[in-house]
Amino acid sequence: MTSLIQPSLYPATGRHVEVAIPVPVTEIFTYSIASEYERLPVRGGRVRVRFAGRQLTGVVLRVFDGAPPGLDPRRIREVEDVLDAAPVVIEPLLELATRVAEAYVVGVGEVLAACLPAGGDQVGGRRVRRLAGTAAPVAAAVALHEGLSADRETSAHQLEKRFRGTPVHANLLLLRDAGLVEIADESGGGAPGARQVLVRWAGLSVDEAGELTRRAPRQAAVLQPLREQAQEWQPERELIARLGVSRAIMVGLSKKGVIRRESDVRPEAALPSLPADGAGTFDLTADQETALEILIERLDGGDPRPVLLHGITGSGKTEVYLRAAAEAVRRDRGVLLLVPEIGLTPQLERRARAVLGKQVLVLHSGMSTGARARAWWRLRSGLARVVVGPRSAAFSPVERVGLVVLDEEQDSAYKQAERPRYHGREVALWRAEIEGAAAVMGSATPAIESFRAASEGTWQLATMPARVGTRELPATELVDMRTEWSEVGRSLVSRRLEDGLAQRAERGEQALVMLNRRGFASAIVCRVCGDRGECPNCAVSLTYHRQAGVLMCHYCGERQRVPKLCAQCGATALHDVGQGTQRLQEALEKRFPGARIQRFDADQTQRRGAHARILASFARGEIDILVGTQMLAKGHDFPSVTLVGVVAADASLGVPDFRAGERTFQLLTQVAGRAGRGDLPGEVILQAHQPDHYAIETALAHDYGAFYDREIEFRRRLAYPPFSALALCVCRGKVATDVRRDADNLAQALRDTSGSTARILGPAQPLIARLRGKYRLQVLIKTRTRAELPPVLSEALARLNDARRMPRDLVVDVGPDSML
DNA sequence: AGCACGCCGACT
DNA sequence: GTCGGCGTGCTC
Repeated sequence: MTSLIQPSLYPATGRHVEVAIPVPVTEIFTYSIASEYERLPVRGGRVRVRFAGRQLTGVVLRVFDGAPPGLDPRRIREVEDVLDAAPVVIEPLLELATRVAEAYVVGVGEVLAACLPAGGDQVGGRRVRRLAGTAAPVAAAVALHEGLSADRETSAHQLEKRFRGTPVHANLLLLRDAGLVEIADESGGGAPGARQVLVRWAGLSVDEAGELTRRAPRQAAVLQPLREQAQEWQPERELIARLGVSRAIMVGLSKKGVIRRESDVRPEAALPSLPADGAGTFDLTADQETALEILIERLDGGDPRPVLLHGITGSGKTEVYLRAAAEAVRRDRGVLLLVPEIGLTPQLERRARAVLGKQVLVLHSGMSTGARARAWWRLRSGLARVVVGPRSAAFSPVERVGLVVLDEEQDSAYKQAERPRYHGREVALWRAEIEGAAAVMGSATPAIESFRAASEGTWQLATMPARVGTRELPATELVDMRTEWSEVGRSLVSRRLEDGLAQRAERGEQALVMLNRRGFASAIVCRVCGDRGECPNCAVSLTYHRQAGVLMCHYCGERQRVPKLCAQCGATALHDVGQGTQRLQEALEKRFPGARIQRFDADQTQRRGAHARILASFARGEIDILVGTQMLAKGHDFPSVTLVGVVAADASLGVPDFRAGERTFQLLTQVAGRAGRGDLPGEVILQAHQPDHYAIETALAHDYGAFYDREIEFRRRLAYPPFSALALCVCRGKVATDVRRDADNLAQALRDTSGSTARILGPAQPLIARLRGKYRLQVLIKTRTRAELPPVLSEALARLNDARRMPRDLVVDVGPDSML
């Protein structure tokens, strides 16, 4: 398909734009503008361009006149359509995207994709109406103008279909400039709302209508209810549903002029009713007051450093965020409230709405395209200025942001697992810096990096060491499974934990038991030859799932029937080793026959809504013991849980990763925080074989400070973050020798270019040497500071590219969450 | 990323 | 004889 805009007659002079395109390349591409449209494009606006044989929507970074330097003019293509004559991406976000792209060694266009309204490639929501006037300003726009109706709005999407291959949007913009059309446009006036079609009796006499529909019984059936309320506009959808007719009937009637159809903005859906939790009205504790004062001072231009709000679970951090947000709004500034996961947005939204009202909006990828686009444009046009969302909400189109909050800042869900692999915390801090906004990082167990920044004075520290009200932290107890086993033999649940559970059963209280591994057993082993059932695609053993009766790979999803004979030697002496949540559930069911025990892990919550269903059932008291993986630990508030048991508290310490200790401490602290949130005191029982590790000891003592002191020494000794910055490169491929060659080339290029700024480690085999059928080798880059990483990487990659030795399948992860 | 161009196996 | 497998290179 060819562009209607002919190849440019003035390739080397004319007007040009530099466009960031959403493809994984770091270059920016230059396009020319046809003379009719030369005034249209702006920095931050979208254009449609042809790129490598397909049409893509990119963002204009620069508009300039004259010849582009160092580029063969004949290679320059023309922009195919100009979508916006005003910036859609606001200046701070252009700056942020550029910074993120550089820092993570990805293309600006890849990052800017997160700054655009939903749909990415779609304009969405633009409605056009023809105004009085005849002459179109340029020939190209005449056909479009004539195709428009003066009575009715036409959607831009329709026009694109009808005038396929022409610059529809550019022409619309020209027509608008000439006063010939009205665009109910995102960037112009109000944000588009959800729309519905309304229909009404057109006011014909009964006879006239009867004549028109005599031969159309279905149409006649629709007329009756419409005539009864001739003055009322009725939603077409409801009518269709009620009368069981198709939309074609309605369209037919309106064509005959019997009814009128009009598209209209649907009234705002009622906001969810607010719980009377009094958010925004309590008296604050002294600690909360102090924290809030720091933030207010910051809002008024004081100390520009980010604030680490270190408050134990239940200390009332959210209340502080919301009060600060209210202050920001009062100062006419926008607010970004970030949470680690989409699932955590509803509860924060509710509380934020209670304090800040309608200007609070949620924005995340779990919403439908329409809902997301609507929210996006409401923000862009300033109708709402407070956003609740996950890491991507750091790119929200809010102007004059005054406050950026990152709740649970230690959570690794802030790290994006796909390109661009940015860390929400880092991006949030940059956004705040660019906007001159206050940044608040809140946590009960701050990331080591964050606490270090606060204790070094790079950040400010606000501490809230006490729970609001009278609730105490739960009592904790440790069971050394080595002695337990020597006394009663191998068991999954210790006598102490059993007693605790029995006690809860008697008192009618609830309990959580965590075992951070799903399935029944971690492997099936042959007693004769020692063979472990391995995944054919990955270098891991298959997990035994007794309920489904299969062996499963937790990495690639491979499923196999449980074999009767050893695949290796044919022996029948297969047995299962290791434990998972299924086995734990079974053991508890055997021990407590009357108890209602429910499992809560990825296997149980796969189906839509299952997650919420189990939690709701637990909250209603229909479950006595909830058994599950770390999913249990995440931010749920169960007032009648008085006991939390952890079956293998040290399991996560066995992972060969420098963050293993930190992760263990955080997980234990979090799950322990689930106990005793109501009126009754809570108790936590940790079982471990390696109970004297500091991560466990300090979690047991609720002592973050002690944990930090030990952990920071470990990091210092081994020069791990925050004493260094890391980037992890993984070469992948189906042929082991190719991967080896790629990784060697990569390591060599890195060593050649980095000199003494970086230490290059590897290539080395990762913990899982083969994954989803691909071999893997990794190269680790260690520099003194964060800022040194990107240049080292981009230089080495450029060199590989020039030498045509660029690995085909390479993942570059700057600031990896895990080194596995 | 995704498309085009290019070189080797099982099919009308 | 060719349809098409996916390896390689490139995208203004």
